[in-house]
Formats: sequence, structure tokens, C-alpha cells
Amino acid sequence: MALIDVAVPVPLRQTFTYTCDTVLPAGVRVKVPFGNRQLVGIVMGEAAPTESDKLKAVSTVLDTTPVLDASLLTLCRWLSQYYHHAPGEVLHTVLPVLLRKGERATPDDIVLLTATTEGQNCSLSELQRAPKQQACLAWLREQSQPRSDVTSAYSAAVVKSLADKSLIEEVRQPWQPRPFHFVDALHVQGAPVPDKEQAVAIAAISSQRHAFASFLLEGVTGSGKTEVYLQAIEPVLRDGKQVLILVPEIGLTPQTVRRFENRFGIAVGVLHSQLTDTARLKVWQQAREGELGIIIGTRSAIFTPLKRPGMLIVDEEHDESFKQQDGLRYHARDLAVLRAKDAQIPLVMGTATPSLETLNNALAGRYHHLQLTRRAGGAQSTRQHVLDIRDQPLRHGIAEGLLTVMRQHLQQGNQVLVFVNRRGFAPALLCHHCGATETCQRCERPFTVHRSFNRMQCHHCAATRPIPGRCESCGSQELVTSGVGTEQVESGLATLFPHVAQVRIDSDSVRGKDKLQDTLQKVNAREYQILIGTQILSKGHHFPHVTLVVVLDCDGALFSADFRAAEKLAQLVTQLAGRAGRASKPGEMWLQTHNPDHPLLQDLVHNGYGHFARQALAERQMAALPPFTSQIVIRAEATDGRQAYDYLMACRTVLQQDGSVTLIGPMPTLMEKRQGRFRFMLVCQHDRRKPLHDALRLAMPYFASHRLANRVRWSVDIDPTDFS
DNA sequence: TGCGCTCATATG
DNA sequence: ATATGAGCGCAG
Repeated sequence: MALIDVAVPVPLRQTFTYTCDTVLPAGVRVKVPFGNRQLVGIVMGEAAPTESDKLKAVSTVLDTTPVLDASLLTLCRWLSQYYHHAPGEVLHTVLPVLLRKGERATPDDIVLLTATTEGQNCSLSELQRAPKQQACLAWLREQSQPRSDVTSAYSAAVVKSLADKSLIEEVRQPWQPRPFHFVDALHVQGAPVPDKEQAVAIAAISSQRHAFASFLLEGVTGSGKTEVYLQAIEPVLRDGKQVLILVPEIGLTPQTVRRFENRFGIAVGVLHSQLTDTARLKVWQQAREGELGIIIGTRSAIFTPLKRPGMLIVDEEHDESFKQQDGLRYHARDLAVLRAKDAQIPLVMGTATPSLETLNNALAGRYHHLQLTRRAGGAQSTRQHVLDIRDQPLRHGIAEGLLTVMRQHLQQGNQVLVFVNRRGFAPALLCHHCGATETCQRCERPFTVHRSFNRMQCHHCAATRPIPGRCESCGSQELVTSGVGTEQVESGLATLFPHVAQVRIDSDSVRGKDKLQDTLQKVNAREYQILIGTQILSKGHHFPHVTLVVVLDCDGALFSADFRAAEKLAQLVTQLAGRAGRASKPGEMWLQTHNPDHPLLQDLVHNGYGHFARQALAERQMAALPPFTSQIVIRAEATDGRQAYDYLMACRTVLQQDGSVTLIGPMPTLMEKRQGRFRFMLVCQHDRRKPLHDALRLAMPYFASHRLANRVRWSVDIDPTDFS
């Protein structure tokens, strides 16, 4: 009798021991009795002998070979440790839905049609009067064929007649990998000659292709990053090895996929959130069998099994969609580093606007830093300007002077893009006269306004104060909250430009499968002249007819409670600037602000993102913020806000025992109330990762067993990227 | 007394 | 997560 540890799909931070006849290899799925239910679990390994008398036996073994190979199992164990997440739920995240449900992991049996002994020996002339049947039988005499192939070549009636005469029969055969290999179909065509910078990057990546190496490919918009990917993976594919490419949620378009297919002449496996469970499993299987040379997918594609891994690519590395924001809150980019290291293959992370985390790794020499600075065709980038709006009359959030500029661009038949940076933060309180923000004296950080509490709170020390009636610096009573919503801008512009067609593009207005693509197509067909939108516009789409970009409000980002807001704004603005206008018609961009002298803003406008990012990194270091420190956020929400607060207060007390962890909060999240529930968070910080995680590991049992743990919804977010 | 609700407990 | 059983309130 053998003992095995099984991870079952329950939110418990432990595995369970079962007995079985023989030791099952790790990664095999089993059906096990759990309480009075039957659950699909995964064998995690052999269990140590135990005195426990509670052991039950495995009901069914579902796989002959493990569904998770050694490298994915290692990744799962790491996920469970690092993200402090229940092992069963980790597997729940990693496996395709159908496999979690216990569906078979290999394709169904193949049904072959084959000639019976009678069919083999009879004279074909007997079928003289049925030429189709005659031909079909002759074909099947040579070799058995898959049923689906036969029915597509001949009608069902032909097959049925032959079967009725017992000349052919069905034979089931277990599925086995096809001898086909994508290398045989590989046919490279249409590869342009790379420019000098591209050639350097391609050579650098190719030279490392048999070992682990991380590359940051920092290339301005239009510098041809994709071409670098294409040429860098060519030798990998020729070696018969597979390439996994991660792209942002919104970046996975048919055009992208087609570009890879056309270059190499092989099928590309595609994985995204809208796939059916069956389709997803099929790609998963084909990738596992090594049939697919290229797999392109969004965040969760990082869990795709690869028979012969050759290279990993994370495109638009800075994109926030690589971080899962519920359940197991993993970061696909970070996991890509682990997978590449484990498989001893290169990882390429490409972007025009690297995240500060990645840039820091590159500057520290942990990643090779490749740069593409030239645009194809020598296109000019959009000129950026800061617009001081202190004491300026604003109409629906836009300065008078800018409205005139807008009018000019529209009269010339061009499009205007109004960018509303409404990133879900409660706005800061700003003096419209002198530009000062109400600031916490202790932290020198602006207070965040919380409407429902009618108070301001510092999100760095959690101190609160009532909302003041006049500005502390100049006494003016004109205190404004910074930040205007998309809806307000839309209705305002409709009255200012009643005869100009406008469209609002945000996640609310383009919900639905092809709605975004559709709207963007109409935009580029010039059906609209004014586009009003949020960050969704900065992702991967080009707007050749847009010659003026207006960024309504930078102050929210410059003084946000979220220390990443400036980085996000800079990425957004840079991506937008790179996508508006075209070679013959360079655009202009205006950034409205009450703080025209803000060093980060000045740096961005005059020296570009690269310079800004290095400056911002220095600031992060001074302020002891990530990536120079490590953070964990514990969140709780409940219909009774008091309970969520009390729960986090209890968490705080437990973590405080450690003494070395900096704790901020509990405090209301920036969107305090959502769907009728009050939400709070507790920020935990430490300048080294290990002691922080150790303290959390020690505290977790208390979190789980607290009286309120079942009455509030709580979660742990390791390396949080979003504080809303 | 008993049904139905909340809440705590256990899951191998 | 989810099933079960204890504990408590209120109709019968």
C-alpha cells in the first residue's frame, strides 16, 4: 500500500494524504473522496508515513502519464510558496478547465475505417456497378484511414453501403502523436533586411539561444520590435524547438497572428480568454505534444506545456494585464523568467516603455539591454508640450486656448484625441489658484479625498483630516478635486462642437467581442473627428489621422496615492505619442497640468521616457519603494465596512509581532465602495523580500482562523501593482 | 416541539 | 469550496 500527497481544489493551504495500490507519479490526476464529495486532485508526490487513521483510498486514477511535466510541477510548487496560495487552487489556475473537470488529457481515440478480411479478399469487380464504393474500398485496402478523412472524401452513403456488406469496419485506436513535425513545414518568406540596431539585437539573442538569458528589448514605437522577434525565433524553430509568446490582453489580434503564420508557413497556436474550453484544451495538447512551433497567448498562456521549449517572448512587457488581479495573483512576466531559467532558454521582453522593475533589472546587469532607437522610414514622433492651466478658465476640463487649437486641427480635416486619465483613483485636493495640493506634513504626500467619509486621508501613514475650506498655502477658497471623468468630457465636447462626430472609447463603451476593433476601424475610416478615451487607446493601435492629442489632467497621476501612477501616465503618454500621426503629418500633444515645473513631467516631455524612467527609479530608491523594497497588500471587503476594517486591524496586530515589517493602514481602498461592499487594504512593506514573506508565512494561519475570516472576503496580493 | 435560519467546524 | 451539525428564534 502506497501513500501519496494530493492537492485538491479547495482553498486550504495544504495537501491531503491518500492511499493507493502503487505509488503514482507526481502530476497525475486522481479522483478522490473528500468529505462526502468526489474531487479531481493532482498527485504532488509520495507522502511520508503517517500514524493518521483518517486515510482514504484514491477512487480512480485518471491519467497514465502526468498532465503536468516536471517543470510545470516545479512552477506550481513555487507559485504556492511565493504567492502563499492553496496548492489545490494553484492547480486550478494552471490547468485548462476541462482537465480540472476530469476530462481525458489526450485526444480521443482515433476511429479508423479498415477493410475486413472479406473486403480485402473479394474481387473489386464485384463493385463494378458502384464505382465510388469500388474506389473507396481500393483505397482502404491499401491502408486504413481515419473515419473523418473517409467521410470527407466520400459520401456517408458510400461508407454505409460498404459497412453493410461487411467489407469495411470501424477500428478504434488509441490516439498517438502524429509523426508530423512543424520543422518539415517550416518555410520562411518575406523577411526584410534588418537595420543595424535590429541586426545587433537579433544576433545578441540568437547567440544565447542554447542557454538561459533575459533580454530587455527597449524599442521606440515603430522601431520594429516584432521583426526582431521574427528573426530571432527563426533559428529556434529550425532547431525544432517551440516558441511561446505572451502578449497583452488587447494586443492579440488576427493581424499579429497572421504575421507569424505568413513568415514561417506553419500553424500558430492561439490562446486567449474568449476561447471555448475545448479549443483551449486542443491548443494545450498540441503544444504539449510539440506539434505547434509557435504559441501566442495572453497572461494565462504562461502555463502552456511545451515539449521542446526554445524561447519565451513577453511583448509589451510593461503592460498591466500580465498581472492577474484576483484569485492567484501571479505576474506572468515574472513567471516567464522562472520558466526560461528552468528550461535554460532565452527570454525576450520587449517594450517602448519598460516597467521600472524590468528597467532596474536591466540597469543592474541582470538582463541584457538591447535598444532600438530608430523609427522605420525616419518618421517624426509627436511633439509634446506642457500646458500650465493654473488660473486658466477651463471649459469642461479643457483650457480655452487648447479649444482653439482643437478647432484648427479639426478644420484641417484631422482628428483630435482627448485623453482622460481617469484611472480609478480618488482625486487629490488641489488649489486652482496656486496649484498647491493639500499635503500630509509627515509624509509630504498629498491627501486623498474620500467622499463617503467626507475626510482626507494620507495613504502613506493613514492619518486623516477633515476636508479644509481654504488652501493652506494661499488661502484661496477655490479648491478643486483633480480629475474629470470621461462621461463629463463627452457631454461637454458635444455642446462645444455640436457638428463634429465624436466617439467615446473606454472599457464601458466598447464592451463585447469585436466592438473595439469595429470602432477603431471606423475611426481610421474617419467616421469620427473627436475621440475621447482612456488608456485603452494607448494599446497597440495606430491613429494616422490624429494630429492633436490632449491629455486633460496629469496632476492626478503626479500626486496620486498610488506611487506607480506617474510611471503609468508616462507609459500611456509615450505609447499614445508613438501611435498618433504619421511620417508626413507629425502630431502635437498637450499635457494639461497645474504643476508645469514638476521634474518628472519636465523630464518626460524634454528627454523622453527612458530618461524619465531612470529619474523615477532614483526617486523610488530615495523613497524606499518598489523595486527597491518588497510589498504585500492584504485586502478585505464586506457589506459591513467595520468588519473588513476590524479584520485587517487584527492582521496588522499579528504582523506587528515581527517588528521589522512596515505596516500602513488599514485604510479604505481608492474605490471604497464597490457593488455595495466596503473595501479596505493593509500595506506591508520591507526592504528585503525574505523577511517580509517569512513574517507573512507565520501570520497566515492566524489570518485563516480569525473569527472574521469567514465573514469578510479577504485576499493576499504579493508584489501588488494596483492599489485600487 | 420542530422547522429554518445563521454560524462554526471539518475535509485525509 | 462545500457539506454538515450545533445553536437559537419563533410559529404551532
